[in-house]
Amino acid sequence: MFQPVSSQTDFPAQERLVLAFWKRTRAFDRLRQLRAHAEKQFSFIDGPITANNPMGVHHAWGRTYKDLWQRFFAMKGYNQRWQNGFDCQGLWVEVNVEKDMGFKSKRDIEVYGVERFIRLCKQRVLNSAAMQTEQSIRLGYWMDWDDPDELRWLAQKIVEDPQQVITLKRDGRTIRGTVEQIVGMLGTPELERSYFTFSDENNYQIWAFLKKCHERGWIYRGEDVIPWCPRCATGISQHEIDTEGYKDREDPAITVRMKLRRYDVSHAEWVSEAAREKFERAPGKFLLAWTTTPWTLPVNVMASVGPKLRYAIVRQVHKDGEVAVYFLGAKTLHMLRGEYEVLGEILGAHMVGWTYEGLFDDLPAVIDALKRWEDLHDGRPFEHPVIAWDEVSEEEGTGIVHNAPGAGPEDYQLGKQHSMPKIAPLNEDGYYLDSFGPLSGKHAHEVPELVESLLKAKGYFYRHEKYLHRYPHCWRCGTPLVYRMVDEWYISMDELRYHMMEVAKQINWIPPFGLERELDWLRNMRDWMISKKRYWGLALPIWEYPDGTFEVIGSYEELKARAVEGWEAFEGHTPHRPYIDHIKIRHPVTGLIGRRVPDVGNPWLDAGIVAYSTLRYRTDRRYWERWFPADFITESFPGQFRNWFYALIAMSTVLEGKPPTRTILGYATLLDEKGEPMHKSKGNAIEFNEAADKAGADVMRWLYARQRYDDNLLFGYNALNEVRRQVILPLWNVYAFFVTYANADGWTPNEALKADNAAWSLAQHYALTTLDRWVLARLAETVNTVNEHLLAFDARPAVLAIESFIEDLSNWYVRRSRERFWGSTMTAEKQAAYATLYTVLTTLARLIAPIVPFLSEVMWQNLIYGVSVETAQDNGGAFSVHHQAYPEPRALTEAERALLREMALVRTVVALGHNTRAQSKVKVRQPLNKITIVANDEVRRAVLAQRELILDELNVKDIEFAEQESELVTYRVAADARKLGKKLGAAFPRVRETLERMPTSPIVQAVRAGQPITVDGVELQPDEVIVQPVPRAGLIVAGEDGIVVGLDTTLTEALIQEGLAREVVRRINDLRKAANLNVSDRIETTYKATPRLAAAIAAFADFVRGETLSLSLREGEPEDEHRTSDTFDGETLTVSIRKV
RNA sequence: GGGCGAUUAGCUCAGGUGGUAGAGCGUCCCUCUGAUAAGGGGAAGGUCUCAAGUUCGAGUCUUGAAUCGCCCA
Repeated sequence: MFQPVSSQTDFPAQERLVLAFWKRTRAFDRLRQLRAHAEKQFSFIDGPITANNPMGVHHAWGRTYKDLWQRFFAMKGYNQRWQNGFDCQGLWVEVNVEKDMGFKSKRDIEVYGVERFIRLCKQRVLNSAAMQTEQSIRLGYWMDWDDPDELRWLAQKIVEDPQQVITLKRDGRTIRGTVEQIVGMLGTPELERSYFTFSDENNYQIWAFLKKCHERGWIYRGEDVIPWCPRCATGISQHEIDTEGYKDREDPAITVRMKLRRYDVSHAEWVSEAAREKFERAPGKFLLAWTTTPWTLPVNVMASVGPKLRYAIVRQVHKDGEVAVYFLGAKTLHMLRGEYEVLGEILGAHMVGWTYEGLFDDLPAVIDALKRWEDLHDGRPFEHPVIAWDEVSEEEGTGIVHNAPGAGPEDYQLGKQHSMPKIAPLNEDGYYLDSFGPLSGKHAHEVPELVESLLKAKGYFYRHEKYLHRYPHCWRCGTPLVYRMVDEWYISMDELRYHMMEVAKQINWIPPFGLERELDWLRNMRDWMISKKRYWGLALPIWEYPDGTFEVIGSYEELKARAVEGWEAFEGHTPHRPYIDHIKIRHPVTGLIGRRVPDVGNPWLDAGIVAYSTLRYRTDRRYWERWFPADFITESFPGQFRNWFYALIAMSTVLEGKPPTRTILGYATLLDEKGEPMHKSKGNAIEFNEAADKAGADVMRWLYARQRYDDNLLFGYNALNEVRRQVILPLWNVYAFFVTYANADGWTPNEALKADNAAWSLAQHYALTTLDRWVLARLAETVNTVNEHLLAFDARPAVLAIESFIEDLSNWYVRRSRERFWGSTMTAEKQAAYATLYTVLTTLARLIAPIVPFLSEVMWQNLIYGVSVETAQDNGGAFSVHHQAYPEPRALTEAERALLREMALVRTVVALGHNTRAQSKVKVRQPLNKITIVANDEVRRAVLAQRELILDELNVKDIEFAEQESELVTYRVAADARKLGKKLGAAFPRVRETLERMPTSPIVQAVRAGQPITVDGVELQPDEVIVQPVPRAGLIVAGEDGIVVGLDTTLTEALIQEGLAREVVRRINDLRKAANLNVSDRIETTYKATPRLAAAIAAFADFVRGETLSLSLREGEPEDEHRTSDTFDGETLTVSIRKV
């Protein structure tokens, strides 16, 4: 017996029962044991999820793929590592801890204490990891998970007292250490389970990588002007800002007038001689320059013009009577305020070399900088020059750009080219340094008014306005960035990028455009900035000496050997700040003492190293060789070309020159149902927990798995509901149908049927019908398709094939087989039906297991062990569906292929038959005499083979074939454009028109006879003409693809009586249902009917009794209980039933 | 500013090598029903973004434009 299955199941609740079953039976551990010694292995490396917040539905998308292929290969018999990863270090964790603590700046962290701050970061990571672990388990993701409670316990301990000694148990082993040490060992061979990128091993492996880079001379300290977050007080790398940094912002834009000192207008073209004289007479001549970053004006050094642009020379008389002449782009005259007169024009190239009065040459910092420049240039006085810059445009501003090489990245490069002084105005919090006069101590974003008033006082101000533009913001805290000149650490890409491109080409990128994207990034990327002036992260293993030289330390052991100071303070701690900062080393030659640079590392180093660190590259090289490279990795595409994929490839290229993985699967972005990004603040975000509770993880997983990789996924409850209704419910209904009838019949599977390969020998043991053989062939076909595509990491076609099979199973096999299951005695045919459907369901359960692990498990436990998942137990060995072997592909026989074709034709005929029924308005319950079919020989053979099925489906008594020339159809003759268009060329339209006007009969006859016909003097071969039957108008017919079906709607008294009898049956069965009778309960039936109806019941009494399981059917006064009365087709019926 | 992609039914999308437009969802109508939170049949709905070109024939090929993505400056 099977456990009864309700068609009204709460799927999310059922999933929780499955989770409990897996937990109490340790089903995942059993799977690992079963595959532990497998020859074949599948190496998946998890891209670490940021352990900072709860998991989102977008994470669940990728995690579905990860679980799907791990389960698939496990069922295929592959051994695996099953290691999840958490990304732990970096600014995002710091920012959230700061938020929790109410910190406003780095100073707050210093005051609070770096050591305690780091503890809070670790705590946050461990707590987030615990939550994400629970959510992943809820998704059905099988991994070697940590116990979430243990993680939370460690989180608690790490803030309480990291030096407390604790013990953890693993498989009977005891691991002992301080809390800090234990946390630093998470994911290593001792503790196993999820890896954490803050582990000692991960950090030291990065050290080894950086050391190797240094040995090749690729690590350098560079000065550059970079985007800088004044709140986080750190540089934001190019990788980060490009991804999601830009937001609209309204800024004050200021136009300044720079007073010319030296100029030469000999190349100018004047409007008139008078204009030229006006120019000469004007007391002040100015360049107009426009900027949206007024805070950079105090460190202005030069101005640039487009050498190919034309500049207007205009004269204005201001309200105070001042007469001034301005130079500005000829297309930017709208920037002027008030009336003006154009005096002439001059080419930008002819302005190069002019000089102007510095805007803030009186500030101490500027005086100092210019003095230093003069000292370096033999005492030559500095003059602010006009230079040429091709990037200058007239689209915004005045066509003249003010340049501050200490405060803008392009300006910095220009300044370098022209050997200009570079003046950096801001400290790391975004405030002006001392020696900036009235500006000192003011924040960059609060000085526009002050700058404006200072400019006014000097006579350099022209106008201001508000300006809306895209401005870079900190991707973590949202603060508008500034540009700051700083020293950062870089890995040079000059040489590495080409090696990386070679490595990237060896990887199978899905979808294929991934490779192009990655190569594009590699071609264009600048050197890799690896430093961040923060606290929580990889301690960069760079020690600097007072003379500016530096060394990179490659390991714990090397550091210990080189340490001359501070080792006691560090020993026993993880390699993080502040302990690591105590260590000093001595230069072997100069004897100078080196200190560690205070910077921490770019977090993508942490994630990029995992193909080495988690595979024990440093500690167990044979293990690494076994599992490297990965067979498969997958993450969302956006961002990863420059982040994880990039870092993985970079580090693997440096360490081994090999690809870290064979296949990279990338997928697009998850959006809401309207196609908009999900944001908590917008209220359109769906929490993972909420979706899992409402829709169920299986439904979510199906939606994810059927998504096209390169399309954005529009995620929402409508989409989920569609999956549930179209896939999950039909499958569940078939399963429920099977269980209900098998139980009613007391049918149970024998051991051979339970065995995996039973499907292929069924025919030898059971009297299979055509329909049975058909559904088994469809199943085999589906198994083949699914295997093929899953092996190629292409989930969608596999999922669609299963959907199509479920549709066929539900709407054809089961629907057409129902009556076989209804029969009251166990016939051989019925045995065959059970055996077939049982085999289909057990095979299907295994086939869909990687996609919907819960549903498949529920079916499996009941179908194999006859238990509900609530009470299911460890039955020894491979007790879970996920322990089974995946259904293997096999070649279909010729007979099977023919059967599939035949059934497809039959279904077309049936669809057409339903169509004629609908047109005729004669409902299907009313039997009719016959249908007439016009079709070719192949269709005729198919129809004859499936004659009974068609009769029953369409409720007709007979099928008749009409001759081709019949009253049902006429013919349409058309030219085959594909063939004749090429052959006839320009003559084709004329021939076609003539052909279609000719009488059809002779042409049809000729084509049938295989004879050529002549049209317009052109001889056409039979295969160049298309003959299509067309239903004759006025008849009830339906046609498609050369098949035409006509319906004979003549009603005889016998047919009418039969139709009435069916109406009676339906009403009695409605009563049975209303009375909550079991499908096998027998009843006694009493009825009263109008005479014509009574005659019909009498004539079809056996039929009525059989269909309603009535032991007796008698005319009389119906009883009060279970009674109904109804009028139909002009007849009235009152009927009652009673359970026997 | 450069590169790539897209633009087809109300919505989401299919449409090798040119031959007279399809699916799912939604809407409406009909129908079946002991799988019933299902099932079946049908209808309406499209100047295939626009323009020019090649061709007997263009959703499909070429060029240009517009709009929208993504990537890079």
